[in-house]
Amino acid sequence: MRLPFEITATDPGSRARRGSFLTAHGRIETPTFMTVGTRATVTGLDPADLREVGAQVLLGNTYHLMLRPGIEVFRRVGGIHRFMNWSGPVLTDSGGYQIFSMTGDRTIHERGARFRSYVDQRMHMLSPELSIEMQTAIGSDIMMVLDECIDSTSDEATTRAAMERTHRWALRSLAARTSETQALFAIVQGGVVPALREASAAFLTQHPFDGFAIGGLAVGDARAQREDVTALSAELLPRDRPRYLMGVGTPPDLVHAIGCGVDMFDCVLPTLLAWQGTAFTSTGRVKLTRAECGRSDAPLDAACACATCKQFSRSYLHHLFKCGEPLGSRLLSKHNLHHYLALMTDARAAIEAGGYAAWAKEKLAAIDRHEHAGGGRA
RNA sequence: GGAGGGUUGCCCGAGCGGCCAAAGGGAGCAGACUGUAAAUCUGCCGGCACUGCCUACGUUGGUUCAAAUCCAACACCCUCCA
Repeated sequence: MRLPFEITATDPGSRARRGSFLTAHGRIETPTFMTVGTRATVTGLDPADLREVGAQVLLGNTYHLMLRPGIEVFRRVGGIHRFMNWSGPVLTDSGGYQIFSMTGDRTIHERGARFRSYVDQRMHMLSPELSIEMQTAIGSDIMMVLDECIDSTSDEATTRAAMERTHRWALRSLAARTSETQALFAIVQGGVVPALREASAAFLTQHPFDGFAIGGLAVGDARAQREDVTALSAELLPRDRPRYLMGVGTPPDLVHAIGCGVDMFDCVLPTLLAWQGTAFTSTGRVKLTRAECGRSDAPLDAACACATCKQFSRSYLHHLFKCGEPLGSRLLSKHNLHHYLALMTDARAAIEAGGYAAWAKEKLAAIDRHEHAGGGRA
């Protein structure tokens, strides 16, 4: 179709296909070959339309055009719930953690994070606005603001700068939000410096976020530091909105954080460890790949009610891992998730019964006993 | 019957006179993993009385100061020709 405006690439991508965008004017094809990150001069286009094509202002009338095949897939299928046939809640992360963990060819600017994709080797720019646009298209129930996550051992000046940038990005995320049905959570940063955590919570809670996350933990900090920061941050966040501890953690981490008032968690640990053959049990971690498990006809965890524990022996699980059979990882993942969910169920019951503090104390003591008895960390 | 190629540590596989207890994989043993670049990563991996010695590169013998490496015979395997 005829373009209502002109796009002239100033550095067209050599290996790119012809750009295609969905705009207020329908689908358009760009006249030149462009790839993600191609800078182009756009004339005759209203700023409102620019947002539609996912372009971002660089300087004057030069724009950063984004090809967004992923976003278009979600728009076409009508969101993640329909896509994966899941009616339960879905939370999407912003990509802030990936910026932190994928340290390769990456630079962080005020505008966003510029990084090279390990998938197609192309440079991408992830801004707060683009992250919100993508999460909106995905259709998650809870969206997270793009934040700058840094190592807990960073010096105070670096920690403060990342926190302040996180605040600016949080406001931009709020402004970029278009969905009224999807919640948006802000993320408290500030490393392990109490004064910074206080400043971060004070700043973010002045704005209309639906919930607040505590970010930047379990990234180099010791358990005691993590517990102190969690307690302090949770205390400073409004009780009438969800408090979410991001990326944490181990069972003892969760038991402690719940006591601090934290409502939500997410963590790779149960599935990541399961993937590598480590199970969480009522008597500590068990590494199924160990030779001794190959000689045990006992269930993984006699005290566990999950399907894996009810049906299979440790020696069978050991065998699956030694053979490289993916079923082993699946069975262990289901078990570990069951273990975590059971822990949450017990915690909820203790809270409802009004005896959480006593329950948590006993739980942590039991975990400690198992560690000392050689049962492995919990 | 003739011609050629091969036999290396648990397995595969480099090495082709000294720097070789022998590269690299795999297996085995152990460890790590906290908003998932993760069926990933790290360490150990002949024995011992361990800055050294012993046993090892199909078998036996030989050449050499020195052999997994060169020579001979033997055993087994493979390919091609009859």
